[in-house]
Amino acid sequence: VAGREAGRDALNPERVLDAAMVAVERDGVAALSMRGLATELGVRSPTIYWHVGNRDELLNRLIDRMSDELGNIEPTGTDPVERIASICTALLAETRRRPHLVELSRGQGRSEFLFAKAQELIAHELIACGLHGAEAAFALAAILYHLGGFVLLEQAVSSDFRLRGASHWESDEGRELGAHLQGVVDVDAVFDTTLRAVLDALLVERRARHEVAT
Amino acid sequence: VAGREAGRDALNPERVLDAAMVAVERDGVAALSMRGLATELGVRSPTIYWHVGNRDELLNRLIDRMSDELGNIEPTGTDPVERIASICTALLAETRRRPHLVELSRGQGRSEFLFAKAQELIAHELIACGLHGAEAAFALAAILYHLGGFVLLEQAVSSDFRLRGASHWESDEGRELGAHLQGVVDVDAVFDTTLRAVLDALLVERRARHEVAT
DNA sequence: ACCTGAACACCGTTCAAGT
DNA sequence: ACCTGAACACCGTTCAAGT
Repeated sequence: VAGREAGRDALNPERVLDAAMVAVERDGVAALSMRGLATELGVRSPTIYWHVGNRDELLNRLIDRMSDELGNIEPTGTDPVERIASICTALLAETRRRPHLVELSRGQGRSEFLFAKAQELIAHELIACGLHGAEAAFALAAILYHLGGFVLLEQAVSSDFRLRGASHWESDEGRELGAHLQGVVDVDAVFDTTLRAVLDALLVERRARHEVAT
Repeated sequence: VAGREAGRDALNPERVLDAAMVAVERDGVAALSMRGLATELGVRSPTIYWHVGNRDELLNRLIDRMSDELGNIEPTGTDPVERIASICTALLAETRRRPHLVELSRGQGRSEFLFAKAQELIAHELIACGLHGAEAAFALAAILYHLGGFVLLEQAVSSDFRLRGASHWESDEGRELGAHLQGVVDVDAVFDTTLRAVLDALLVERRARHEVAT
């Protein structure tokens, strides 16, 4: 039709999403307003509604777009346990690179969405480990809960999060611990240690039991 | 002064907090408005500001009050590992009982606040385990991250959270796993298993190494 | 098909003014 | 000391009307 080539610089959903993405990355999700977005695009707010529905839809489309741009995760290593660990570490790194995607997903009640890709990859490795059915589902849930919890907590606590010693730890031991807590905790080491512990319990120990049995 | 006994049914910060708490428990944090609160108290909105400052202050006071009402956690068991596990399980139960406290704390950037009590108790047990200084601080961080992550994730994912199998899992194994994922995952079992794994790695294995060395 | 003006029903917050 | 009216500067959203 004639409208197809007319107004090649017309606004479209993609350009709205572009602007929304820039705005969110600059000022955060809470500061994104339909009116502000319209102004930024040189248009009145009803126009935004015409193109992307409403704010809720806009945010959901933003999530879809942002997660499309998520780097593809490539498991490394030969041992399945090693490969699962690498998937988790890679996803943690990805989410750190895109804090607004985490914020958006959470706000829209779509947090589980963040882990869809990792879920597939981990499931594949679990099967390679020889897990089946309910046992594999349980292991998958455990790993995803551990990973997801870490991602959310890291974002939830203030960035200058310090574990603070309680003032009424009276003993010498307490004071010593308090002093160490004032220092920076190596969050990556915490993640690695606890992840290994979970994987060990779910996979390695199971494998050892299996070998003894046969 | 004379004002002290006059107007015994006058509004005060406590009554404002009472009403706010009821409103939050009924409709959630997002639905709490200063104007609505005023109406509920038979007063105009500036009055609310006079008593509690502003919305931010109101929410922070709400957090303080709600966490005052948090049940005291009593570690059970004789083994320190058992006692730490009981602390974590108890705190998880408490947070489940007060989802709005979790929501509020998160929204105000005070999530770490939720775990203050547990932190003290766990630190005490860690010292009883013979941990010191940096090692104790690390273990404490690991346990709190695990616990905190679980609490936040549980609240973040939709309540009817199911791990869904990807549609393109082509193998029989994949389809079998997918079928099991459709079922309900026993979240409590996941929590228990992963918690034990973390505690084992941090405490039990260390203890074993210690015994071998001496 | 695409855009606007104008309106509705909300917000948080301030402040001079009342008693 | 406690409360209100009125206002400011925002929201998300809808809808008839324009081109």
